[in-house]
Amino acid sequence: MITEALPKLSTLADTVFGQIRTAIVKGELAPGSKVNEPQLSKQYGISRGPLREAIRRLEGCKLVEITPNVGAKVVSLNIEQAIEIYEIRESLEGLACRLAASHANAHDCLKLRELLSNHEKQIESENGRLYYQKEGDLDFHYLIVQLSGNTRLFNFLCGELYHLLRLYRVQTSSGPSRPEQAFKEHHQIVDALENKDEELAELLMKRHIAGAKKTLVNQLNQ
Amino acid sequence: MITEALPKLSTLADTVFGQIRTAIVKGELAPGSKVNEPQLSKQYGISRGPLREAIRRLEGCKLVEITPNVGAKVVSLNIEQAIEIYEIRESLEGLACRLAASHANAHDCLKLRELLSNHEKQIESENGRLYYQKEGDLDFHYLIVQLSGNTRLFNFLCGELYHLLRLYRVQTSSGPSRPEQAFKEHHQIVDALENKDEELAELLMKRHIAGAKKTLVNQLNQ
DNA sequence: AAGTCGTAAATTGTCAACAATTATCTTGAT
DNA sequence: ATCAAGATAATTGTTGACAATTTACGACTT
Repeated sequence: MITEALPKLSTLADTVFGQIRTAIVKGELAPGSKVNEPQLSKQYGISRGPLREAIRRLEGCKLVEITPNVGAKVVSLNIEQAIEIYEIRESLEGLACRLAASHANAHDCLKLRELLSNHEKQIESENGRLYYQKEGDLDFHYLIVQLSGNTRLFNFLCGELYHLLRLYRVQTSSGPSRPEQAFKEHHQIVDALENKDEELAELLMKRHIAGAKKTLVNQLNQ
Repeated sequence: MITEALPKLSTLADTVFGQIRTAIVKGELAPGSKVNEPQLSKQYGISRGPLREAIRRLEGCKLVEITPNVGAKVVSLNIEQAIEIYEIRESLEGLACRLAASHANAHDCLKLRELLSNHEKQIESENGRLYYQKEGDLDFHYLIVQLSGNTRLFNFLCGELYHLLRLYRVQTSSGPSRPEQAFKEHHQIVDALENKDEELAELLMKRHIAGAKKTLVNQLNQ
């Protein structure tokens, strides 16, 4: 029997990119904190070359901001920036939901219902409440965007914008504000998808996200 | 008199990033062509370190695609991908135009009118026709997005999506298909901005972009 | 005590060399 | 002649060292 050496699937810069990104959205690297190259290169056991490439990828995801000759720091979103993100999200997820309505079949809708019922079960159990409430919400939206069939839209929302939202949630330690209302709206959206009602699907999704945005705006004006 | 050494404004990686990006959207680096590190590092007189960082930034803008152990190549958009981009653009510029309608003042609208009249003059002169027709169109949209006041939206559209559109135009050597119609629609949009009619502004902009998208879709189905 | 200047330390930017992988070319067999 | 396998070249990935810049620290002055 021959034992093959497994081929290296990806590069150091890419793996470390993923690790640091996780650390950021989990809050292990605090928002606003400095990204110290010598420290991180020691921590992950790599040299500064690939590390700097990873940091440049993080910059592309808008998760760090680089100042020449000063270095990178983890982004810290203020409420105005969060509102900007929600404006974009409302627009694009409305689009995604409309496209999803035109493509989704019965099987896709079934998967969405299962997802929602799983989340409801997990919310009923006390301990896992906060965690699943947060991540579950994004799971639903994640799947809708996937059903849109627009790959670039998917990459932007799921590879960039959602990570920023996670970061903001960690920063303000705030979950979705109205979980029971959100579930009702999620089911309404799936109803629209089942009926292939593109206009209604878009409208409901936009209104759904506008609700969360409104909470932020009120927070700002108070 | 003291002659000060001017402080270095930016890093090598950043300047070369901009140079290569320009080369790509101008078509000097052909879509689909390989990005050769030794060659480019010689050409720009820098070492491969900062060059690789620049390439990673280009990856973030979606202008190159990197395959581990193989390298980067300039993206080549097929028509399906172009349609995906136009779907996103329609949605986001609709948003931008609505926001612009709620913020724009008389002075902003005047600037838009001046921009449009300049473009009309330049189109009347035969020789500069194609160039200004192309870039002028984006100039108008650029300014609208700026007036939206949403910085993140601006960065995404003007720092990423528009560059991809330029690339696609170079690739297919196609300008906007209906210049005279486009000008009429541009003026209609400014009318809506002057009246602070958010809904109409959004609708007109979306319809304006949907027109260009339709041309692509027809091209695909033919 | 507060502020400033100058020095030292730390960090970022850049480079060139080496290792690992991939692509190309040559050689040989069918 | 075509294809395969191996050797060779080219390219990518990674590292450590050096240069340039920024930050931190401490002595000195007011």
